[in-house]
Amino acid sequence: MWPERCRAILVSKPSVMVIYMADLLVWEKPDLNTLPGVIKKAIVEGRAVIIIGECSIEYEGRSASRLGNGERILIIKQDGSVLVHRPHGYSPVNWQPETSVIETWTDDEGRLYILAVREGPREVLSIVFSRVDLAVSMKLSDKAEFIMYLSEAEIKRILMDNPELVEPNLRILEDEKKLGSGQADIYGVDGNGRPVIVELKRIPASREAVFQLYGYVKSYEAKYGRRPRGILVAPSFSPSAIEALQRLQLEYKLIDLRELYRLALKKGYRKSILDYGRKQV
Amino acid sequence: MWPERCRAILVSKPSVMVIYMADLLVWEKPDLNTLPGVIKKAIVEGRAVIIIGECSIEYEGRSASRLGNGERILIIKQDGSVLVHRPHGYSPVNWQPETSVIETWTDDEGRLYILAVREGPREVLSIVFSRVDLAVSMKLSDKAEFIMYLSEAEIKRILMDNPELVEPNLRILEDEKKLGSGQADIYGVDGNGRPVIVELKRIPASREAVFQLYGYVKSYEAKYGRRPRGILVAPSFSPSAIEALQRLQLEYKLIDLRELYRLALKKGYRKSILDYGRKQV
DNA sequence: GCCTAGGTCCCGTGA
DNA sequence: TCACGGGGCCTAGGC
Repeated sequence: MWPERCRAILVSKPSVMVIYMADLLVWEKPDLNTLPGVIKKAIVEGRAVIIIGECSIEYEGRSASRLGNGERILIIKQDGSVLVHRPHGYSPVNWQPETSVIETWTDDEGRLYILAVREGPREVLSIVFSRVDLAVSMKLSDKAEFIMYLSEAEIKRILMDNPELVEPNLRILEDEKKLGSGQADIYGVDGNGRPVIVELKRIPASREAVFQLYGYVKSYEAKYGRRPRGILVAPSFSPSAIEALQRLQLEYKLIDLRELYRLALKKGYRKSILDYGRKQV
Repeated sequence: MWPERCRAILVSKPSVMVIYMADLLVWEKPDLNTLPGVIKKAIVEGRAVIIIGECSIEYEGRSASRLGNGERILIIKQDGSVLVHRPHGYSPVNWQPETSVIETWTDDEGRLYILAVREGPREVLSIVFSRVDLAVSMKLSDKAEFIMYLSEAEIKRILMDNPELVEPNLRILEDEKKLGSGQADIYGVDGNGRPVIVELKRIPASREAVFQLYGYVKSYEAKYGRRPRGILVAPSFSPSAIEALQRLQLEYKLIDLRELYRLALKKGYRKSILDYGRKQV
């Protein structure tokens, strides 16, 4: 194997290959004809590839798009995900999610073609590089667990453990109760024995959330012959949400996430929440 | 300025800086202490930065997350967008959309800190590199226009020019008719003079789309005192969508996008569609 | 700033 | 495979 951090001239100048770790290779100003081999080898070996250079792009699939020449960053990940980034913005201008099949070759004029193909539905992403300034191939090792706090699931857990935060005397009966083709976040009964369906949002609730709740209420009614109360629980509500709630005779309840967490902590709520609380201090 | 493609040892080995174009700089195994300067300079000069190495990440904002050590790809774009990619998948594990404020420094132990802060709501992304294998700084030039075909807007244009594709004798009166707080895709009258509201989807229609249409129908009714017909136009419909359509007394119409384009082409539809047709040949 | 709606949304989950 | 719903969704357009 190559020694660590060694440098080696691979092809003719100015194409230079640099190896300084067993798992990171760098080509500066590579001859484009060498890149199909580099990319294929990388894919076979489960390595990711980054290519920086000038390319044009076409996409056809669920939609279709064209993009003329420009300097961009291409990432081909170990699972075949493909991303092409322009100089600005969060979103890739073109992409292919994982499970793509990658094909690559060069034409007579020395341009580098990279095709990422996906099936079901068939989608083809075609990238043509006319110039490559830098190519990197690497095997990334990343086993860390990603922990997310404050997700809707976590908030729901708190509310289920503390139903009085939604309403006094509310008794939770079911989590993710299936109703029709979807499922209601929380299902229970109020102090008067009337069924209650709760739809929870961790972000401002829009009209869509109201309709979602309404769908569950209607499904319940159709199934059990009894109209349940429907309560939308969210940190805020858009005007159209309020309007729809009233029109559809549904209720809503404001929650303050911050307060929710304080209360959860005071009650000795354990696990991930605690970590979050510690961070807050 | 540096000559093109020259190489220059910048700090002590094994930290090597390579310059081969005025607008692409590469550091291999850089001393982490040099990177805050590199990053700051890049930001000031409107350059993008890619860093490959081992890092841990924390995020707090609309949600909160933690991720332990692992090898990842960090991209800081010219507009301050930040992306951190793990070895797999389309989505960055952590990110910050544009307009972030970037802070960077190293601590006593030589670890590299990169903080991306956003306001409204306040969100903080903290990335700590314990090892960097490669850093790249570049100024990407990309002026090309991105052309998208088959968008909902484009399909709508075709339907508005060919309303008989939705229904014979349909007469279009308004595009994006404002109703309540939203707007209906298409508004017109049928052969019997009854108002028609059309909701268009270019992807399989779900229950959500039905509720969207229902909202427009109800808004119209509230405003004009007359219940309009509501037609959901889409390439397919989910079972729950069909159920909701029937329950809410709304109609639906299947469209075949491919056929739509053929027809549009035959009728001499110009502009972007034509290009798309040419590609299809 | 908020609200609305599209997106090649992606992604996990469950049937 | 499809359907359903969450997401730090992002992004564009209006107001």
